[in-house]
Amino acid sequence: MTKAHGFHQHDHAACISDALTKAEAYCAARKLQFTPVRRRTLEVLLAHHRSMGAYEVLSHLDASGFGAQPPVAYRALDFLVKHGFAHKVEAMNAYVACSHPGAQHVPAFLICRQCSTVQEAQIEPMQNGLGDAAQDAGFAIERAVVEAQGLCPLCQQSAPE
Amino acid sequence: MTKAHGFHQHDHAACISDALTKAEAYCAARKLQFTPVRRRTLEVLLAHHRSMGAYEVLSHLDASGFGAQPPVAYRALDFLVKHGFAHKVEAMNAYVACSHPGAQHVPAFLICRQCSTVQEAQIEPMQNGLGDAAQDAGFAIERAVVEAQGLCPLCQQSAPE
DNA sequence: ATTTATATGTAATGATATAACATATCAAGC
DNA sequence: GCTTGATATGTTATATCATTACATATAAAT
Ligand SMILES: [Zn+2]
Ligand SMILES: [Zn+2]
Ligand SMILES: [Zn+2]
Ligand SMILES: [Zn+2]
Repeated sequence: MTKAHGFHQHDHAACISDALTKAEAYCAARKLQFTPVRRRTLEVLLAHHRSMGAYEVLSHLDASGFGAQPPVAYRALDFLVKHGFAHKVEAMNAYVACSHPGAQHVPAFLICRQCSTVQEAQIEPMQNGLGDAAQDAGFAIERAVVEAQGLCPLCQQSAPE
Repeated sequence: MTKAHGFHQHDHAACISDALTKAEAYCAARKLQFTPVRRRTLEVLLAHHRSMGAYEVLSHLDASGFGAQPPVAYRALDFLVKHGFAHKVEAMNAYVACSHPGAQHVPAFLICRQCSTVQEAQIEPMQNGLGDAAQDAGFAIERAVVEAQGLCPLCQQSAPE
C-alpha cells in the first residue's frame, strides 16, 4: 500500500517500520529511553506523514491509554525533536517525523498552504547564505530553520489563484 | 545617539525617521492607508529595534490611546508584514521592523538565544538551496522563512556553554 | 537496599491568535 | 453634499498553543 510522502507516493508501512527501527537502534546505542509514550508519539507522526499540532498528537496518545494532558505530548515531542526523529515546523507550530533519520542535516520544509502537506527537502548545510551572513556578524549558529510556504504540485492544479 | 541595530551600533533616530518616511511614501504611491495605529505600530517596532511579541506591541498601542484588545495589534502587524515593513520571526512568534524596507528580499534572521536580539541578514533569494529542492518537487514558493538560532558575538563572551 | 536521576500523570495557568459582530471612517459615484 | 460600498477600528468572546508546578512512578547507579 502506498501513501503520500511529501508530494510523492511510497511504501508507507516499510517507511514506518524503518524509522522506528532506526530510532530504536539510535536510542539503544546512546542509552536513551525509547519509552512506550515516545515510541507511540513517533508512530503517530509517521503514520500520518504530515505535520500535526501537539494537541492532535495528544488526542492519539490519550486514545492509546497515555495521559491526556498537554505535557504528555510536549515532552514526548521535545524528546523526538531533540534527538532528530522529528522536527518542529515553526511556521505552523506543528511537528513532523524526520524524513532522513540518522543523517546529520539542516531540515528544510516545503509547506503547502492549501493542503498543509509538508515535504522535507535536502539542502546543503551552510550553503544557504546564512553561513556567510553569520560569519560576517560573528554569530555562532546552533540551529537553522528553513521553511518555504507555497503551493504543492497537486494544489497548483486545483487552486485558482 | 546610537543604539544597537542587530549586533551593531547606529544612528537610531535617523533610522526610525527614514523607515517611517519610506513607509509613508510606499503607501502613498499605492493608495494604502498608513493610518495612525499602523504608523504607531511601526514606530514601536522601530523604536525597540528588537523582536516583540504581539501583546507587548499591544500594550504600547493601548498606552498610546488605541484599542487594548489583541486584534488591534494583530491587524496592524499583519498590515506591516504584508507590505514588507516588518517581518514575523516564526521561531519566536514575534515581530520585528524590516531592516531593508523597500528592497525586495527574502528575510533571514540571526536570533540570539541568550539576549533575544535579532539581526536581519541579507541573503541571496533562491540561493538558499530551497529553490532547487522546490524546482525538483514542482513546488511553487510564495514565501520563505530562514532563521538561525545561536549566540551573538556579545553573548559568546558571557555565555559559559 | 538505598540513593539519585529520569520519566510520567495531572491540575492549573500562561501565552499566542482568531472569530464574530458592531461602529466608524474613507473613497467613489451620483 | 448625499448615498453607497469598501476598508478600518473597537470590543467581546473564544480558540489554539505551551509551560509551571508538583505528586507519583520507574529506571540507573552505588
Ligand atoms: Zn529531518
Ligand atoms: Zn498541496
Ligand atoms: Zn526585511
Ligand atoms: Zn546576544
